[in-house]
Amino acid sequence: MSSRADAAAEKRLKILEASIHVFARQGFTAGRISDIADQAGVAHGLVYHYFESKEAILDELFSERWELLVDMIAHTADEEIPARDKLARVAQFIVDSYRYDSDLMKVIIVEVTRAVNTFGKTHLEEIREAYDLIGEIVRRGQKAGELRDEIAPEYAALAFYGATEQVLTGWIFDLMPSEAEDFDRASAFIVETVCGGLGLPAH
Amino acid sequence: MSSRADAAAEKRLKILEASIHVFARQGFTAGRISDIADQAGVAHGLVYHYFESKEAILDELFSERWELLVDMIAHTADEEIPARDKLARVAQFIVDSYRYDSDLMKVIIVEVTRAVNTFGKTHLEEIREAYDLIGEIVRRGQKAGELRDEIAPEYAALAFYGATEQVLTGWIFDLMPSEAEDFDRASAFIVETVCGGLGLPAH
Amino acid sequence: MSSRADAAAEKRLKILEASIHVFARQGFTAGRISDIADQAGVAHGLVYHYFESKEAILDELFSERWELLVDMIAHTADEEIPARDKLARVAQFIVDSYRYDSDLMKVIIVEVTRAVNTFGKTHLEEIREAYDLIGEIVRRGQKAGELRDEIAPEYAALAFYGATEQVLTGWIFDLMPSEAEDFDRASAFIVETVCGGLGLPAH
Amino acid sequence: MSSRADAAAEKRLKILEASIHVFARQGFTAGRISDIADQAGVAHGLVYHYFESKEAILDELFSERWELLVDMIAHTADEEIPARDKLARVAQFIVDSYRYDSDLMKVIIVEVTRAVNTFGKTHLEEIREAYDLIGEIVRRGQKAGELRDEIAPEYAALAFYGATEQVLTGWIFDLMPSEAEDFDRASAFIVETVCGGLGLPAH
DNA sequence: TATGAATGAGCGTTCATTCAT
DNA sequence: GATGAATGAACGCTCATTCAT
Repeated sequence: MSSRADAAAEKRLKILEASIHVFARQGFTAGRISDIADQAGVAHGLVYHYFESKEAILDELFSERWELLVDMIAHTADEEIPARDKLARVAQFIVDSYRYDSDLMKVIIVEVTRAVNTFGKTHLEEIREAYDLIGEIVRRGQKAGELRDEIAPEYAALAFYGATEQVLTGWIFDLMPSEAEDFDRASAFIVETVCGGLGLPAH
Repeated sequence: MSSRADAAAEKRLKILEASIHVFARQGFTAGRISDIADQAGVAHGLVYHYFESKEAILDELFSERWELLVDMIAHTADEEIPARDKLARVAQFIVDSYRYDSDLMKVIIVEVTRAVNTFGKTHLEEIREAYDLIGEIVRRGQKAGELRDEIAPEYAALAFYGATEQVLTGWIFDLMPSEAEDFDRASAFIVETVCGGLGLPAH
Repeated sequence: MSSRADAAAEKRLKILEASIHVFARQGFTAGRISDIADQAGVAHGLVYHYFESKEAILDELFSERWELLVDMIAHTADEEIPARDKLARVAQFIVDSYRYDSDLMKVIIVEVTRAVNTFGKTHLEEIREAYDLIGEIVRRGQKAGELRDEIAPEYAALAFYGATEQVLTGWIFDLMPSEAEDFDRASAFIVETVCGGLGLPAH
Repeated sequence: MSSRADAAAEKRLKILEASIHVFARQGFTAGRISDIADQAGVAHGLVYHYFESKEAILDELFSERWELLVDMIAHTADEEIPARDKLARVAQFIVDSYRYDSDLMKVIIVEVTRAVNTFGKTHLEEIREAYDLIGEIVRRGQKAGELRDEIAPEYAALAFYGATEQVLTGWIFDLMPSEAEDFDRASAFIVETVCGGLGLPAH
């Protein structure tokens, strides 16, 4: 009995997994339900047994993962560590997300986070939440005197997130090397850039 | 004769113009050739008289504009001004591009610069060129002792461009206010963040 | 043992009952097996344990009820009462069928009796039998000198049945009020019209 | 130029014509767009050039023809002839509609007039209009002392229309012979039945 | 140049039916 | 008997592209 339910849940996961790879390789629009079904080794009808529609799959893919990110940021924001370390952890989390699940992060970035006309619209609130939480980290850092308060937290959040996402984009587009060591250094670099700045200390 | 040629060129421009708005509003995939033709006030068959395909339109839209950006960066890189001012000019150019032609920039960012599976692939070299030139600005700034050389120029370019594009994305997604004053301040803010850093000077 | 058989028979009935409502509300084509199963409170696989196919359900629904009608007409035709009274009883039976089981009659009329391309074809003989028996009533009435013999019995049967079914259709389409009193008067009216005629007696 | 437009209009008509035959033979649900296209000798995409959807085709088929009927009844109702003759003309018109365009009338009756769950709902008002106008003929006949006023006009209209439609149904189902002479006699019979009544004059 | 009728590949989705458990 | 996961045929519809005029 349990084996039946397990087998079913397994198929569902296989479909989700297949979707990640199909969407990553072909994009949401070009990725066909039949491709997903083929890759998952099931009949295409089964996809509709587990999901409302093709869109629903991407929605779930995004939301599930994004929630992890948001929770992580929220949790980090509340920790008793310097703001800079908080940002480092967030950057690390995003980098690791890509490092260990690059297809999923590719899908999330390409098909949702940057897709104003389609899924970005749908998940705007979730996206905003992440930005807001990053902004909150900055705000607290400024209040604590750890960060310069010349820069509006909202903008700082955009810059931080934008820089981070762009690094991932560099990997996705294969514009930058993505070896283990690159992943290792990435978050430190991001924080060094965004917190330390490109300019000389004495400005 | 000339007037005929002019009239033809005018129609071509109208189609291009219409494409910008259609792609900005509906996205490349959802934007139909017939929508473009309607908006341009021509029969949809005519679109194929002036353009090879739907893709060709976007290609032209992107390349024409992106070339301006690349030229601008290249030219700026060669000027005899501080690296920080160079970056400020580049940011300003990008911000102004959006300010005065938001639909086109929206299309470029959403449909090309961030679309790995489709147009990003096609225009990868052009995109890379821009990154490289920004990296070059940083490299020279470091050589001249104007910028810290702890940060690899390639990464710095990504961070700078990423932050800038994210600000535009904030406007596109309507996550950030985009009044005249916001445009006015934006590039200064970007440079302040990326060059000055979020952290305190005394790091 | 018996209780098990009873339980099974009960489920079968529940499915049949559910089918009536689903087909009445959504029609045969739009009514899904899963809707029926849901309404019956069983798994949809079970429907196929009791019935060959979706069509088989409708077939049974129709045939069972239609047989009652045919038997009733046959029995009435043999009674020793005036032809007009016979027709009145038939009309009354049909009206009551609708009155007390409107969904089933709706299904029978809409999905079978009037569906030439689908079920009408399948049940043509059963339908014809009813017409023939009504024709027989008329024929005997004419022979007995109770009815005018200017009108061919076959046509008379069509007219009588058509008028009756149309009244039901009026109710089904909600074109006519269907209160208790409307049901009370309906058969009398039908007979009055079809037997008495719309014209003045002195024709 | 005109020939282009003519050719186009011709194709549209061919599609409409093909739809009639396909819907008559297979029914609306089973009749595929590709069947229609095949029968019309065009690509299936062209069907959508001329019609919004499969439903829109049936809608047009019905409404165009039904309007003729409604106009005819309205016009007839206003004539200065006996009510019985008015009804005879209406019956004749319906019979002739079937006689000369049996597939279209079959479609109208089977797929619309009797299809509560689908198109009947959509065209309820148009259907009601016809009933109302027939009722009006009866009402005026009663007022003029030509018809008995024991029978409510609304019911009389239902009975008259029901009897007529049932005769057509008899032909459609091939339950009744449909030779030239049958068509010739049909309307006279219908009126004789509904106006004269089945019963003896001296009732 | 310009039109828009015509084509047809392509895909998401539905749902009756089957069958292992 | 009972469940519901799994299958896959089937079809409506879209839209980029072509081409006769």
